[in-house]
Amino acid sequence: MSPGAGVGFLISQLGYVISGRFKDLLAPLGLEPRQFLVLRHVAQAQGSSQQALGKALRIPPSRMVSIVDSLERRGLVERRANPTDRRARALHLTPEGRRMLARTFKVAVEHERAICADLSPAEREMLVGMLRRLTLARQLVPGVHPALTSEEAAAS
Amino acid sequence: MSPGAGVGFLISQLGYVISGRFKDLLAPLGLEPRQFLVLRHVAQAQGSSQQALGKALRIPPSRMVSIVDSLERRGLVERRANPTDRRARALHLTPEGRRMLARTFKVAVEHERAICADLSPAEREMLVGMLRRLTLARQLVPGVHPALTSEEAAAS
DNA sequence: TATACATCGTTTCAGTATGTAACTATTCGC
DNA sequence: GCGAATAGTTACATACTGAAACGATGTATA
Repeated sequence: MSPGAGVGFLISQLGYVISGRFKDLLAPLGLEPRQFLVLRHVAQAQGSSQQALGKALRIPPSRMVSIVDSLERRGLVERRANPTDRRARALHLTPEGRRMLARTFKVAVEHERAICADLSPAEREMLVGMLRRLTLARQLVPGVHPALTSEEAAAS
Repeated sequence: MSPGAGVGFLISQLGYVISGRFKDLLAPLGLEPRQFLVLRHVAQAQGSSQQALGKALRIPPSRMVSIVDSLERRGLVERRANPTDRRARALHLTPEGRRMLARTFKVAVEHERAICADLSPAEREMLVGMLRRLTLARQLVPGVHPALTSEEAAAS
């Protein structure tokens, strides 16, 4: 079989373009994909420490610092004091952060719509089903894009 | 819709892992993905100059130098003199390069087999068909993985 | 033919992104 | 209390990348 025709190559090639396109869609909001990833997880687990978040997302502590820095500078996230541990910072979404997250979801929905524009709803569902079977077989963490996280810790 | 459930995210996530896996499969052969890309295209267009190849693959000239350097050092590719233009180098596959390419194709086939292990042949065909119909798929250069090439020149 | 300009391959360089290893402040186990 | 472990931060060393400069060669033009 000619390379470029297989499922593997197609998915890999498409994935690169799709994530690049999402990055472009996020750019007008002043958000990078990694910032979006962290913002979303802060919303899901308010009050988490930076390293707890970093562990879940496989982002090393030193990188988390600058990501949270940028989110805080933009007023989307707050570093509050943790009442029980003065070393840790409790991360919280600000109202502005919540609004931003809502905007990103709209972007994501539009992105998805554009990608699947040529597919019927039934086809789309079938596609999702097959892709999901492929992901399950590969032990991926749902909702966490490995390109934005660290290579290591895969052995854990 | 929750992020992580969409076609876009699934493909992007899968694509990253799949290309990473291919890189790992290539590693025992002492070949990196970009070297493989160039090697394959040298085979398809023997005698090309470096920049002609670079233009097709969207790899800037300065990068092409080190890629061809490494391929030549390993004895897979030759820089011959171009009889009609002494500036250009005519790239040719060596017999060893040809053997290497055959080995990489075996790797690619095995990779594809592993990916589609859970899919019936009919499903696999349907999957390929749908992937090809995704809107973003239309802008892709067949057989050229954009992650290995330059960002620019997209406007051309 | 002489001259200006374009092209090929190469080298140099500066910007960016990354993880590791120190470092301080704090907490926990004993 | 005292040593070890942990949270966040900073400093640093490394790798990757493309733009730009460069010499050699080719092409067009007068």
